Amino acid sequence: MLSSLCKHEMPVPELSERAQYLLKALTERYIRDGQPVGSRTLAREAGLKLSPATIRNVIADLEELGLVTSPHTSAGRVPTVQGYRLFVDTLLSVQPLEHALLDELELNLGAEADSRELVETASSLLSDVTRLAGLVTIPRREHASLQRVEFLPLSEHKILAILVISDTEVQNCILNMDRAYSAAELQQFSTFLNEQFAGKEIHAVRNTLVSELRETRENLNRMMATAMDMADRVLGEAEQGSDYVLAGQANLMEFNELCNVTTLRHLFEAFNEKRQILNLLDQCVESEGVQIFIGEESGYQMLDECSLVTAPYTVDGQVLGVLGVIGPTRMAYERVIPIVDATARILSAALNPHD
Amino acid sequence: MLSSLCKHEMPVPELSERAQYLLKALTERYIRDGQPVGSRTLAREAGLKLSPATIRNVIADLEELGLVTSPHTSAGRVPTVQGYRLFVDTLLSVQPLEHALLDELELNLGAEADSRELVETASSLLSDVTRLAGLVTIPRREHASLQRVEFLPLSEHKILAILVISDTEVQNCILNMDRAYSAAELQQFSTFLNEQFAGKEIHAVRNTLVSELRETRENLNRMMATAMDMADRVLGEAEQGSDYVLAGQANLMEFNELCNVTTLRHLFEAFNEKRQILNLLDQCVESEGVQIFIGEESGYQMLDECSLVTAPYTVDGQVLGVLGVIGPTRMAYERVIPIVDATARILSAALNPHD
DNA sequence: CTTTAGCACTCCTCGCACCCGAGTGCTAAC
DNA sequence: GTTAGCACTCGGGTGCGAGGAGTGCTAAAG
Repeated sequence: MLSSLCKHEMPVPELSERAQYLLKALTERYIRDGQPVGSRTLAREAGLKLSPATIRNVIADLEELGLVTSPHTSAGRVPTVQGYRLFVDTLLSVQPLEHALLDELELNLGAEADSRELVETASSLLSDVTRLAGLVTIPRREHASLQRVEFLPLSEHKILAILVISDTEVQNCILNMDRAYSAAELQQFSTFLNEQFAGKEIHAVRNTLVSELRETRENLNRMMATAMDMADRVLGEAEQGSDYVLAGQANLMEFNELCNVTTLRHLFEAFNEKRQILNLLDQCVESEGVQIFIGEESGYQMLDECSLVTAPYTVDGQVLGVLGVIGPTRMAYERVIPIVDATARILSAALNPHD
Repeated sequence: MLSSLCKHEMPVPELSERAQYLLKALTERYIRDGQPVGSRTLAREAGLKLSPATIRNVIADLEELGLVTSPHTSAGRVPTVQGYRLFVDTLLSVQPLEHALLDELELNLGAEADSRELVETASSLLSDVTRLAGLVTIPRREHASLQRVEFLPLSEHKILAILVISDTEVQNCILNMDRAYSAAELQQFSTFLNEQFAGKEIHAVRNTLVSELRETRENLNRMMATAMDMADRVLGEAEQGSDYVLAGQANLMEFNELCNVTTLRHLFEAFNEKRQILNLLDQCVESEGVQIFIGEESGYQMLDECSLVTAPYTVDGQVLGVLGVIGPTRMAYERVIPIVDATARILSAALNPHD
């Protein structure tokens, strides 16, 4: 399940049992109440029978290694990005999800709705349950397979193309043509295309079309050529439909560290400027299992103080998209991770054709 | 153009020429730099050759009338909601739009895109140009007329219904049926419906269907009954499609008075919780011309420190939806109003069928 | 009667000094 | 290796005072 948590490998320095334990305690404490945690607190917190002074020595080592840092001379310590990484990768003990929560997720994602709706529901659910901002990419059509194509005449030079991708997903687009086509002609086109390509992957269909068109245009009769040309345009539109859904941004404002208005501003600008976040999400598509980006690791400074926890969701083993949450670095990973994981699996199940 | 600015009538007390002028100057000044403005400043600002003392007397009257208020004893004055209202209704001199801006709007809303896209572009444009949050309701279909209907079989019990509303707008939905239908049957249904209802308003079609079904069910043959039933379900879906698009929320954070994180929080929660804002927008639909809600006037306390400037956009005289911006009460009305007005008109033009 | 000047008063803002507490690092003793 | 003790640092809160902006009132001037 957490197969790829350790993506950002680094020479993990050998840490004593104790040091690890203290880092874990420190991080958990910091996640809990957001205050830099000092040696005295830590001594009390961790069940260890050690004096603050001893703790200080260990913590000093951790600081040396860049795992924790203090905001100013006489404050407690706070995990650094590396600290979080280590914490998440090796120290974290994820809680199993309560049944109640699982049931809620399954209930809400159980209804037969179209896939777009399901995906949006998933985003809202994530945001509700985690109190962070939930986000989900909309299924990419590249890997979906084409069930059939239909063309309807709209007006003189406009044709409505309908792409049936699955029982629950349909897409249409309007084509502006250079001449008028009769209903009969259009019927021929779609019959032809359906015979040739029904059931194939959209991406493959498109490639075939392009190459066939280029290579053997002269060998095709006029009708086929037109049909393919039209299909090509439809598929082109269909492919660039990748986008994402975001819910519950307001939750982000509950966190002190994001209360800085300029930080929030950058964040919301990033949301409006979808490209950047999409890029990030794209990176998560390949890997399976939960992925975590901590702070600057994302490579986008606008997400500096945020972490991203994502998991891909699939149909028939094909990754359709990614879902997850975005929140302050200091989020309750042990809780968020299983939630994201479960949601991804339940959404996958809901999207799988079963009737 | 500004036909309905004076919606919130109130017994406007007779104000001397001078008092009006000073209220205008004060409001403009306050809008410019957000600081309470004092008598000295006002004396300099307003070209009048009056001493601060005189100004103070006049301002004291304005305060008496509830048009301005001072945040604390020895600060300058700030317009109240009533003050803004008066300002907007009777004192404001709207700037004509520069040609460059008009051109930009027309250029961006000129492309042939489908209506949904146009509407989203309008929202982004508004937000870009005004540096406020732009928002636009998605065209309501109730008043749109139906060009035709098509049904396609998807699988055993699923049918794809396609609603052609105009050359540029198509909507589809998937119907789960209780038995299988052949392509031929579906063809019959759509032919029947198209003959009966093509060109009628969706709303009207639906009403007709419902009443005919109820009254004369026994007189209809089975085929027609089924066809009507199906159409009813499609139209029902089509009608509830009202929603809105929002762009540029990040802009809101540029304003000091909204930097209060809790205020922002309420605002963003309102955006997520679409209903409230939709209600507000609905109120704007009936009236023609630019509408302005100032602060608490909206009736939603979450918009307390915000104003809403909206204008409906139309096709063939039918109001399709509303567009506008939301921003702090202290916004540059004289600039925003013509922009919203122009955008509404340009969007209307772009949506009007012309080919 | 309107306008103005003068003046006392209020209240916000800012800088300053201050102290307190939390926490550290170091050293020396256990 | 662990602990106690101690000096030191720094941030945050508090209290005080000066400065400034602005008001309201009154009385005199136009």
